Amino acid sequence: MLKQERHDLIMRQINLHNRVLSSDLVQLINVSEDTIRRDLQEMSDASLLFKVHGGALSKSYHSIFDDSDVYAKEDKIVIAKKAAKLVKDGMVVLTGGGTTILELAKQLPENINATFFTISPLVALELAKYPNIEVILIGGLFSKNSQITYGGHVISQLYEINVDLCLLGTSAIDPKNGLTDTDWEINQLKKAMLNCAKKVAVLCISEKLNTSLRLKLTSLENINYLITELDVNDEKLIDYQAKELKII
Amino acid sequence: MLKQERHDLIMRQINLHNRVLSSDLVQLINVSEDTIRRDLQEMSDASLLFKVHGGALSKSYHSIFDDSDVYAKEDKIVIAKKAAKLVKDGMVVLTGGGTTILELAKQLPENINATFFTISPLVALELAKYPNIEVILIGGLFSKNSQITYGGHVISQLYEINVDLCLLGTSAIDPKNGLTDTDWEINQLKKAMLNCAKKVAVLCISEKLNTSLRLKLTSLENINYLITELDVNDEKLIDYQAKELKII
DNA sequence: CATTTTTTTGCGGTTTCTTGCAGTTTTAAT
DNA sequence: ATTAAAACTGCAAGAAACCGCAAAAAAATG
Repeated sequence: MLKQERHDLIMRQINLHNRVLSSDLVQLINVSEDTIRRDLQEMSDASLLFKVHGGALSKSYHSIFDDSDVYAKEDKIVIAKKAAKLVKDGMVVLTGGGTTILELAKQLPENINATFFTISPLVALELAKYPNIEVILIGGLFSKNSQITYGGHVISQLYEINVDLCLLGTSAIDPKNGLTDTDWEINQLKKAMLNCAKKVAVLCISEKLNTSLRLKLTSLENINYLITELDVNDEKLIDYQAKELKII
Repeated sequence: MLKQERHDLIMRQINLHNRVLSSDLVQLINVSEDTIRRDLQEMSDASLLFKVHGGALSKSYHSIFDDSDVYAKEDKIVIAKKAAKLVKDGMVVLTGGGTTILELAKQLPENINATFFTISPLVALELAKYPNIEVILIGGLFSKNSQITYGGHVISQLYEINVDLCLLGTSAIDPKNGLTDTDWEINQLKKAMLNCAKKVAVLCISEKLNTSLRLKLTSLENINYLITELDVNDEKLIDYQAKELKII
């Protein structure tokens, strides 16, 4: 293999995963560690990537969206990792938007084999980095605020699909009122999403527990998993026991 | 074997495999290493290929990766600014993907009032920053390589819309062959895009002038604007005069 | 047709590039 | 502090590139 080809391959890996391990490259390309190290050194000199101990990082990792100021990022990563375990090989999954879901899209296992429908372009871009995920972006009007597609066109497309699992962020959750929201359009959309999924998982930072908003989306009985950053036995979650609801 | 025959053979190898090793060519053509080296040197000078230690790589293969880290950014900004002037208040516009189009999305006038259909999530995110642009993201399968939606679902949605202007990047353009491409799916998609637009503008860095690929998209007569970073009177553009085509 | 001119090609010698190895130092995590 | 993994350093062998030259081939010329 020519050096340039190696470099291209490495760039592809980096564009795909935002990072590479030297050891993985050694296996993948089947050359010595030294060669990989020198490759990374050269590419780093040409500022094509950031070289770090053990591998390299994408330079453009700081994507379009500066996610450094994402609120409660650490908590969201914990939630995302838990949620990632729900996604099994062969599944068809539907996701909403939001920073928690976006984090989930980054935390999936490298080689997972699945089909993802999503209404969030950002999530689509993130999912596209996995070699074995098929991504279908549901199109329609694009909301400047929530950065998702919405409107009648989206909803009518949702009626045509049928998924194993729907992963949803939430604005507010409460034992009595269930999931609630403020925006009527988005609420309609989420109802349609729930409607086409066999199972529903709600990702929610503990801060949003015991809050309610004006519009009711659905009650707790209709969701199957509630995922927070808290320990499963945390007392804050006691009130959320429900027949079909598994707390993770 | 004549020199030109050797060159043709080398080009065929490169088009076929995207790469070629000097040592293979020596065996294949049965000439000395020096001859091969000199051949590759000449072809590299004529920028028909990329010469690297040990062989040569296809130029197009290489530029795929260059595009990802915004190759020729300055030129693309010039093109984008010219193209931005085509978009008037009240228009309904359809755009493709690619770095040039993305740059265009950044160069529009602040308060422009328009409706944009797009197959590129990245472009959608960029357009969403304008307060008075309505963005409609056309959904479907998401292509990991070109970062756009594609496939039958996208095409059938394109049949249902009708736009004033279609803004398209291009892989290759040539006076005789018109616009050409390598990917059949993407080509079908672009045909559908042309089909639903009253006017078509092609954005193209001069480097891609006089290049052809395997699949024909359309001939020059069917496009209305050709936008490059060159001066309108540049001699490289002389061959592109066509009845309906305005060079910008 | 003969001869001159130009181009092309292969060869020998030299230089540069690439890669893996061995030994040492640095890093990061416990 | 200990320890294992990774990074660095220098080196050497093999491969490829380069340079100048001269033979061979092709083209041009009178």
